[in-house]
Amino acid sequence: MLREGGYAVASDARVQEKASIPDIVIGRLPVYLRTLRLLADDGREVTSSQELGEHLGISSAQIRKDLSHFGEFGKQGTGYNIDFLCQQLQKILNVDRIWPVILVGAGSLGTAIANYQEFESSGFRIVAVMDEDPQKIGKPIGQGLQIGDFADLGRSVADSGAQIAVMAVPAHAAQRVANELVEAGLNSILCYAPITLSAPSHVRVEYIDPVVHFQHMTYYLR
Amino acid sequence: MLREGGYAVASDARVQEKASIPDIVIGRLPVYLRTLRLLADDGREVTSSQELGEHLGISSAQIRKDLSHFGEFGKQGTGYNIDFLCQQLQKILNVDRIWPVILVGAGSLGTAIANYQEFESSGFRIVAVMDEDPQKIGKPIGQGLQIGDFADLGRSVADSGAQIAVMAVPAHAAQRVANELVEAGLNSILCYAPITLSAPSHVRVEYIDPVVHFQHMTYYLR
DNA sequence: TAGATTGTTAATCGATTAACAATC
DNA sequence: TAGATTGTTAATCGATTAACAATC
Repeated sequence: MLREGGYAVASDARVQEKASIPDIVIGRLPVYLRTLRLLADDGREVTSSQELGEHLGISSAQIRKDLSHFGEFGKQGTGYNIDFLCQQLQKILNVDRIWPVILVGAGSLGTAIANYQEFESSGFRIVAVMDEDPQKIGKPIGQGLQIGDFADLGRSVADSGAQIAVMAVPAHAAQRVANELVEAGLNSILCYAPITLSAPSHVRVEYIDPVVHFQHMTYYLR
Repeated sequence: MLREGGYAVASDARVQEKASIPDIVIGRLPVYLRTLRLLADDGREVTSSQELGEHLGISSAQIRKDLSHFGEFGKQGTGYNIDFLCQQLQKILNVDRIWPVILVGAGSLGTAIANYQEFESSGFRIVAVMDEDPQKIGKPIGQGLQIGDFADLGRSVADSGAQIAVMAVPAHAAQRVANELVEAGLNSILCYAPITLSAPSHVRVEYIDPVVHFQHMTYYLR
């Protein structure tokens, strides 16, 4: 299966219970969660599959069906308690905790990612930023971090227990960096480089490439 | 239809001829193109659906089927000429030209986007960067650009003929900014803010949100 | 009670794949 | 010619939707 910015190589070991839930359903849950939290911020307490569907441009049936894979979270006649459903989705997605993330690449994009304040509230914390450039190593970045030497990746992984990496490196370096990440034991990679990586099947790779989105859009333009 | 970073509200007017080609197929073409160009950079001249499929982790049948919507680009027994197929895909995607793009938001992420060198070779040029912050307006950014006042959006659109915008603004400002973009006549928006925008159906919106990818990945983690 | 909305079923719709004749 | 690979068909597989009984 190919996904990009939404495409990613899927397929990996799952626990029995989860084996049958389609990956495409899992992919929508974070969007549901994000929307519910915005509603909660608005002071809303209850919503319905219809309201959610209208917000997201999808059918209410799809939302109910998606949620039904995991349990019964609503009340007939009333809808869903927003806080409760957020909590449930966070549990399902395993973001009822904070995951350490290692960022590779301290260029302009890496710096932007390191500066981004909202990861923490979503379940993620960037615990290390690494680069190969001796000019950059040692410099401060993000919230009280210092750029580390990519050669010390193994130590960073061991110290942090990170399973997830973000790659903000040039395309020509990406496969080599990815190999090192896999070697170091990471199993989840979010790749901003415009290249499809080769990785063992136990490693999940997802991609973010604005060009893919632009080119998708221009198909419909004149 | 919901897509994110791969999800996006689809559905819009298309010319007759294209009406029947699934959007999901269009979404894969940029990835094919990207891969073919990497092969070309490697000095390769010919490839096959099987080789491409192995690179991308998808079936050769899917690649052949996808391409068959647009014509016959290969030779039995030989495969595809890489340069030729690149050219064809560029035509199909309408990136055999340069599209002007307006970037809104000159924060850390906006700056990274403005600095990105590779848009031009993919069919895009950032022609204006706009922000509301008087502290930022007038400052240089990207390749010889100056941050413009978002209030002058209308003029920028008129001057450049841009149809595409990228939003790198905080979530709380995103809907307001999007409204202005639509008002100014833009019809394609790539949104980095973690929020699903409301927009008229003639406006195509796609999203990039790393948190959505992270949370998708953590579902499979322990 | 009347109205609203869930969770679920079955039908529909659409996408992917396997297979193969055509042919380079 | 023999081997390889395309483009296409038909079958399979999977996802979405409409509809509705259950029930708050």
